Amino acid sequence: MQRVTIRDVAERAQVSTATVSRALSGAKPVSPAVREQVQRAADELGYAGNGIASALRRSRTDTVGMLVPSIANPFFTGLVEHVEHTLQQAGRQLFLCSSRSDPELEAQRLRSLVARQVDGIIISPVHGSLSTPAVQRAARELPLVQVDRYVSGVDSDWIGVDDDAALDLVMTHLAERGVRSAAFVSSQLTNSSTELRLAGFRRHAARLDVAVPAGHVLLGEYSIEWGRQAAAGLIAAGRLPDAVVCADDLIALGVLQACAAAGVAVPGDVLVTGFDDIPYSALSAPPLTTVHQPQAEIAAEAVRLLSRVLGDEPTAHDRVALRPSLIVRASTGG
Amino acid sequence: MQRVTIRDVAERAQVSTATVSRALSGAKPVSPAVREQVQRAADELGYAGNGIASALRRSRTDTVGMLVPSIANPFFTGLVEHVEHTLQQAGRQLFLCSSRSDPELEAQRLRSLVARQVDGIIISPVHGSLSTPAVQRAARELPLVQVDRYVSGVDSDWIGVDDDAALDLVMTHLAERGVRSAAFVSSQLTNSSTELRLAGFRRHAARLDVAVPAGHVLLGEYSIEWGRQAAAGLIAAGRLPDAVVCADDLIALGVLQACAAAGVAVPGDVLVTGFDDIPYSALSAPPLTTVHQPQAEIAAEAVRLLSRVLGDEPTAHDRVALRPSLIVRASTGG
DNA sequence: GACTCCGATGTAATCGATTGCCCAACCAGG
DNA sequence: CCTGGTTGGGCAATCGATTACATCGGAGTC
Repeated sequence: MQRVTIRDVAERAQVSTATVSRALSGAKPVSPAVREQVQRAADELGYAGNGIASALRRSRTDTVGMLVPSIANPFFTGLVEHVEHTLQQAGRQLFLCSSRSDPELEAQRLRSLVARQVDGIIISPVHGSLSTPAVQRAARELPLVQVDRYVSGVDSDWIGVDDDAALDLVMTHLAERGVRSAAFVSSQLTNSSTELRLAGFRRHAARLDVAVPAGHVLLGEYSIEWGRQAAAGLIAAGRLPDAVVCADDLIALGVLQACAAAGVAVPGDVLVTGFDDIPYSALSAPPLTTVHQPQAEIAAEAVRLLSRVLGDEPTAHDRVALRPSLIVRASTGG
Repeated sequence: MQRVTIRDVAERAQVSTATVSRALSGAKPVSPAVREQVQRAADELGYAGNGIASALRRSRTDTVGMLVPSIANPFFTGLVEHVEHTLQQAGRQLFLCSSRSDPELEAQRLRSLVARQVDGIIISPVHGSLSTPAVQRAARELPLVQVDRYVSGVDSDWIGVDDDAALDLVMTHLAERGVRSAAFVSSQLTNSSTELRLAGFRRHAARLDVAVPAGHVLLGEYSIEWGRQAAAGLIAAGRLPDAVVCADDLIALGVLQACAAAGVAVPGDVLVTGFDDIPYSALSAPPLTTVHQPQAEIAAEAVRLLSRVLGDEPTAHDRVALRPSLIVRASTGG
């Protein structure tokens, strides 16, 4: 099955390949008669064009690469959906990759995106420091925007929420509910979100006079399973604080599950909060109080920042921190 | 910022571009000394290669395209994760696209994948008939495997679960629990899964003497929101059957939420079942009885079928229906 | 010692579309 | 009828890597 090339179309339409190219792309004026003729020939042959050849010549692909730590996490898929939607309106495509929380895989994917000549990259880096070299190298080759998480020491735009402000909202809310002690469950301190959220947790806990007992900062990974284990550990040790603050909703869902399994009442015995406001956080038992991330805005801003760089103008790089909001549900007493 | 080409490397290593290509790809033997030299030159220059040019010449990209109706649905993201993992082990990459349940967008994405010269396509088509032309055209151009859903009239492999067997499991289980009437909530009858599941529902309901009152087959879309609306409708009309059978877990989660909101007890007043066994189905209140789909196997088989076609051998096309299993949880009485 | 054969390397064609450059035709104004 | 300007369209170079074919030197064989 020989693929149809522009040459075949040209032959059938009795014109040169140059004319075919111009007629189909509309880059330069072509007489209506010829355009019609070319169009017909292309249709009859089922000409699809060769994006690879075109990309090589034009050295652009109209494609943006996006690299996220996990596509099993609804927060990221939500972000991806919005980014894709936004790009589509600009006539661009999205090339999505997952680094599966592995810096090495991430580096490989980045190289691959660069080799594939995507026009730009939107990335949420896996690791605060291990990801740096690969991200830096990629950023030197082409426009790159970081979302949600970021690595230090790379000169690029970033867009996400203000983690400190988010933890302020959470802790203030908990303090108002009478919380005097709290635990924090998160992933290993391997990325900016985790660090900033923990820092915010500590800072605002101290400010509001909420105790953080030793051993009450538990670091694992962003997953339901880890939340379950962490909470099970606290419960088994009989050291449950007034509240468990989680660095994302998956962890919080795991915590809720562990509580249910152990007969610990939420919010009766302990309050629980999440972070991200994924769709499932409203469906848990009890529904989860969480920090809402404005995904649509993050996505739109990421694309905007990227296009700004694409349209050259080497402006100074921005760090945009959006204001988060708190969604209060039953897990903190409604 | 001029990108480094193979020519630059060749010049610096004092060899021809042919030798550089061979040294780096290892396609043909190169003396160790020269290989070393080339490698060093490449490293020093930070040579990354141009995948586009390479793809054009070799007319293969080592990339497989995957097109799913939605990346917000955990069932599909689970599938994608497994496919990506499997491909990665074979040294291939995944190019993921979402058709957002829109046949037109789907056709566009398919064209784009073909133009990008992916080596093969794994697709779960949006619509049973509207998707046909585009899928057919793509299947003529390159290897294509359908997963989960399929369109009629296209000559290609398919891999998924046996929907009839699944509904057999569900309905038999419900009948054993004493269910005498049931409703079915699904998406519009626009794809094979929906059709087969509904058909299975009716068939096994009849067989087991479970009544399906008029107006108790509700068709909307695969989303939490639709499940909520559908259930709210049934409740408001005071026509709640013994059980509500849902065509996927998202719908079922919505149904559970509507029941909770209306004070309808599950499984006390009504039993609810889902389909897919997404991670969140275990976390709902109550946890959901659902049909487990063997995602890893589906993914592995899809990749296997695709590679079979890639390695030419134009065998007859397969339709592989895996056996589903039932996960019984509290929503049907534990 | 002459002849093969083979491995390593270079030369140049090639993949398919785009585009700079140039030419021919046509138009309007003088 | 001539000239300057405009426009449609062809020729061929080009993007960067791969690879068929040619070449060359040296090892092995009788």
